Amino acid sequence: MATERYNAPAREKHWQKLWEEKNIFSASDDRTLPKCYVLEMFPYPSGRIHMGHVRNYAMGDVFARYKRARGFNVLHPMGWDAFGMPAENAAIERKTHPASWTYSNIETMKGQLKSMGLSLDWAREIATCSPDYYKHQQRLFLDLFDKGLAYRKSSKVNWDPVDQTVLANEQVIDGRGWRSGALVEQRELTQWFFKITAYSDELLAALGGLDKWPEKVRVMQANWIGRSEGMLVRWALDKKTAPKGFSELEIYTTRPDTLFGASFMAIAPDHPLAKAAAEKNAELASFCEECRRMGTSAADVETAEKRGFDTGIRASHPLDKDWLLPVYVANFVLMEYGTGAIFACPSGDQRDLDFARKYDLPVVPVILPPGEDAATFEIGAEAYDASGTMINSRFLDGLTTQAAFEEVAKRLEAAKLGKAPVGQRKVNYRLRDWGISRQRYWGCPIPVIHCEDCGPVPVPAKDLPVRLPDDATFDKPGNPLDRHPTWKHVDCPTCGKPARRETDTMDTFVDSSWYYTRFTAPHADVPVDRDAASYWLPVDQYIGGIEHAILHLLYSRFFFRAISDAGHGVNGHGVNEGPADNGLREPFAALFTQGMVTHETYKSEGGAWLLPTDICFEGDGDSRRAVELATGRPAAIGSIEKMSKSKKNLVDPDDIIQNWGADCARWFMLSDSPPERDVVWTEAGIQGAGRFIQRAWRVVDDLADKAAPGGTAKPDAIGPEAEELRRAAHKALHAVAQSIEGLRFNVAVAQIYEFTNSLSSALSKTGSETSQDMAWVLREAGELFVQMIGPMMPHLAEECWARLGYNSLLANQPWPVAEAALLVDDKITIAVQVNGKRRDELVIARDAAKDEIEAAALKLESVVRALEGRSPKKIIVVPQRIVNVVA
RNA sequence: GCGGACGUGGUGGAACCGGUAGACACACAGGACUUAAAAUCCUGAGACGGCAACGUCGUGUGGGUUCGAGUCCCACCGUCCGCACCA
Repeated sequence: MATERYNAPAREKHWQKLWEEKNIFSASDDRTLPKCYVLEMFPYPSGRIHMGHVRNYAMGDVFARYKRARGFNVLHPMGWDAFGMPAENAAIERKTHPASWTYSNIETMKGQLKSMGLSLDWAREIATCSPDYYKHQQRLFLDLFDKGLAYRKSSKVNWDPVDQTVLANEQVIDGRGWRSGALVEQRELTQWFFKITAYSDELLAALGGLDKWPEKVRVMQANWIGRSEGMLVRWALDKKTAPKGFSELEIYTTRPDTLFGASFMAIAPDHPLAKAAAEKNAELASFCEECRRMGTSAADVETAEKRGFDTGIRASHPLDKDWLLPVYVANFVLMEYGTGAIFACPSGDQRDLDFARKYDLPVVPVILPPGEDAATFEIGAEAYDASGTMINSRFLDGLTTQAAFEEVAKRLEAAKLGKAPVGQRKVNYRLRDWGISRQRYWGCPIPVIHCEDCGPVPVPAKDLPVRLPDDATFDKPGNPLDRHPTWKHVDCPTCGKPARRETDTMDTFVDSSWYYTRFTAPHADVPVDRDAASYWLPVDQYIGGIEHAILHLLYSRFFFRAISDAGHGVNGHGVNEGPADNGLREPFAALFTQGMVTHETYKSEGGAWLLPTDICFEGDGDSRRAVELATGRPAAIGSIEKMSKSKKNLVDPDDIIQNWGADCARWFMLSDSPPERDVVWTEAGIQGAGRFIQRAWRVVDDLADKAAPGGTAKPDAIGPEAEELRRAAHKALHAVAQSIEGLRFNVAVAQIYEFTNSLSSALSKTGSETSQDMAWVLREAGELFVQMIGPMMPHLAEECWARLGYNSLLANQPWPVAEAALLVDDKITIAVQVNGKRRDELVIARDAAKDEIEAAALKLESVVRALEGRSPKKIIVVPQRIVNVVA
């Protein structure tokens, strides 16, 4: 029969309609079934999907479809991270409402996702901007508030002057807002915080159990939490020099062992002692002011000189009260870390050393590096911060650094003189509480009412949700909720007096910190349906971008624990449970971070960025040149970069899907590059994928004519050629399954290519008269082939399945079982080496004995030649692997 | 500065637990089919030498362990990413 080209775009619509009609991708409520929860990070509805989404969702879909075929009850939902700044910016620029902008984007993007043929359960769709969602989030907030896990405090915050809102520490990258890129300013504001620091220890310790998370992400989170073990040490202040009311200075150190190397004290410019001292010292006051003005960006910090100012205050050494040290205000000491005060040991810390050299302060070496002589050892330009033997340290001399730490700790702890302990062991974290107040409209309202008499009062549960007013205005900068004429004016729920609504909304990262839980019962009238969540959670495979390594993933790990402890706990079923057996603690059992989609960049002669669709190419290979279509002038081909609007190196998934089909886009995104690495989008790549689709179709089309009808009994005898094809099919099936399990999609693709080669070469050897055994094997191999491509190219697979004569949907077929006997060969090829160099290979029975292999190897002509008459000293035989003749 | 990852043909990459390096694909070259093109099919190819059989070299560099190293260990070079005045 004449082979027609497979018309992907047309046929894909057909199959998508059928899947939807039969509703086959909805997760079952039957909780006796083995479950698998597959989740890709839900998108922000920015307007249109981009290639990064295609890659992310293609991967998740392969996994979900595969697991479904393997008999799991799969939950594979999709939703929208729908609150956020761009909606408000659009409202300002285009005079639309954030809600209508957002919902219209959702509509568009949902259509695009549907055109990808994803096996999603759309009945569970959620949008975080819907009151149906955020009312539950408000309830969670109130439960956290009740437990003291949400609280208000005044503090210095990161203020983004462009977005006109506060940012969390995690959202400041290199001193700039993560979204706006504006230089962040410091402001003192009263804000709502989540007490993530209450979980520092647990969040850190539990990283060790996340063995299906990338090492990189675990390390990044561990560094972010930043645990250090040290001591709080109290230094008495010299009465004569200290300001009134200050009798001691508490410092934090991780190196109490170096206490005898102390040469000065340093405090942050915002330290209360510094402020007190500055009151009577104008010069000091202006120095502190200067420090505050100094930028906190990476570049500023890098270049900033270590500077200090002697306050005149003297502190007495905790191990020798007659030893007085000067107290400096120093620009490198941070109020936010530890106690905002340090003791400096210049010989053991580079910063302290630089400072000491500058201000001519003593540098006393206290640690002798291994192999150095105490008589000659000196500190030059570099401090020594590693371990060694204690010197110049009185009673510590001769001890190791570790022993000295313990000795000092013991002495300080024992010296509990007076009211307060002088020394105390302390674990310190870099992690700080999560500031969630945002001075924006398009976010989840914080359900609190401020009353002059009663303070912050929770909105009663019956009054939830606190809805955003529809009639806000966006024509002026600042918070539309705050300037709304009526919205914030309410009566106090407790005393009834006129009061004021909280006008801040929650950070949108709160929305995404529990959406995965909501998916398990998206219509429940409580935030978390315990039964549903206990069945479905944890997420078995989470897939998303590395950019969320800290932000979203750390927040989610915290928030899940916090709401669990606030009464929304989930059964752990013995997995990932907390220390006190208090249910599930980790929401994501396995995490996969996929790489970015990149593309060449192009510039016109004038230096403007050009879209790939604005240019055409002349020549190929090394002589390939780009020409700007509009002008006919040559265009410059630039570096390969992440696809972005600013560099215009975008390829629109819609164009690709319409021209090539979703399967083609999916297949290309899955081929070649390992999923965790960046992939370069190329025209050649998409063409290659398109070619393969046609080839696969031709193979199945041809095969369908030659294969035995479905249901034909297996012939008694199968000839060697048919047997070979059978083996290839079952091996490929097994290998593809293994690769998908390991999310090694590029390898699975290669294995499918390889099997396609076997299949088409077997077909080309088969004439019009197909032998009975070959016909039967062709059917089997054809079916397996279609099964293999099913998770990756589901539409084409359905088309092929139908071509093989089936009326059923392939998507409903179970994954076939590979026959174990076909996976191992009777005869295998092993390499033969002489002195470690490969000289030949040997085909021998798989279970051949060692001496049999040895004898066969020694008989090989190439081995005899390589031995050059020498007799073997030793022969290493590893059955099924290798023979190495050592002469 | 600290931490992490990576380095394999012209290109993307494969190689399970230390056992035939370069699977598979892209690009390239030659051939078949065609009036022609496209599409498709076949063939070739790590480098160097050789008509060939074959030989030598070869996984960033230098060393080491081993019968055997892309894989393990040490040092160095390079690229990418994260954090960064954290006491």
